[in-house]
Amino acid sequence: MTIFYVMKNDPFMSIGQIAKRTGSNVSAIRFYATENLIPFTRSPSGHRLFHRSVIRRISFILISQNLGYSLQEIKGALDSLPENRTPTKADWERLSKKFSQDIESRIKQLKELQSKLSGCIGCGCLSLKKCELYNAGDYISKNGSGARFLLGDKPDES
Amino acid sequence: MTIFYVMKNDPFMSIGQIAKRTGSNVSAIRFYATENLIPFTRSPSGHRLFHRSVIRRISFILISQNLGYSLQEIKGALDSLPENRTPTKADWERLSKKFSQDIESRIKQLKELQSKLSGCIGCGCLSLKKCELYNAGDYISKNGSGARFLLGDKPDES
DNA sequence: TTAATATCTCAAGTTAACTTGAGATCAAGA
DNA sequence: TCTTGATCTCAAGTTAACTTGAGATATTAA
Repeated sequence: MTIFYVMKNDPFMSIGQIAKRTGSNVSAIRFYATENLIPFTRSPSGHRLFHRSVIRRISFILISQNLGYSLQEIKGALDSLPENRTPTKADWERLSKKFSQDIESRIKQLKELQSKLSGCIGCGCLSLKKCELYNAGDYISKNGSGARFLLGDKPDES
Repeated sequence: MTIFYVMKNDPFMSIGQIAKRTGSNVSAIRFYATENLIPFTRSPSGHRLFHRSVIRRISFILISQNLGYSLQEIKGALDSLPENRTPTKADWERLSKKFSQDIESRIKQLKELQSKLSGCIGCGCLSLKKCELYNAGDYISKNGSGARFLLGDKPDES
């Protein structure tokens, strides 16, 4: 009588189903689960059971990863979303504040690089000496641990 | 008589100087050099000598890494820039085309995420069922090898 | 019922991008 | 000259984010 956890329309899914729905490997889902990025319970026989809402959680993980966030950062963000109560405004503000600032500065950086690039294409750019991209200046990139000082060289005989 | 490669105003710099100017570790510069991301010659005694233009090359590397490109991709881009002649318009177009498209789609993704986020903060968002970010749909993220299908779940009892 | 899938655990392997360490040589300042 | 401090090579270690493999149990389809 396993109908208790296998009944139709119940919200629990197997690890394989979750994997298929998110386009991930089973091993990756297992990894996220053991790293406490996604909640799960167990069937009587020991198989993992996931609520379908973890699909969205995984989506959030994959999107954020694609934007360059580490699993630790993502876990931090997800942790601020309560599993057992609906999120409050404060929950969301906490989740989004850091992300929002980050996103803004990323967009800014990308736009700068973009305009340097298109300027380059348009200008016919026959010399590195004059190239805007190559000579792009005043950059400080943060990279996890501490700032790096870039493009400190003067544009002359390159 | 080492004046030949140590003379004042000559454009060659030691690995330590390059490291300092780019804010990187000596070991990282050595790594880039052995991976052929930056050109160098040797002093008679075997020490690496870098032209100051590699500072800009390294800047390009660090910026691109910050945007999520791998060293292999970056090497591909840098390889299209000739070391011994000034780049032609075609060189630049090759270099920038892929980057440019990439950047555009990244900006687009970030803007979407951004608007979802700010919508969330503004809306008071007391339920996951109504949350725009949590329910953000129709995403396909590319991740190196193959597409992933995201957020395929319907927003109901999460 | 039986064969094929799917899961499980636990340990070890993988790739990228470096870093660290050992042991040796080189260069620069007092 | 002597002694730090910079470099060198080569091998091995490190972290993140998974993947792979072995050996065992569960579930499903025919």
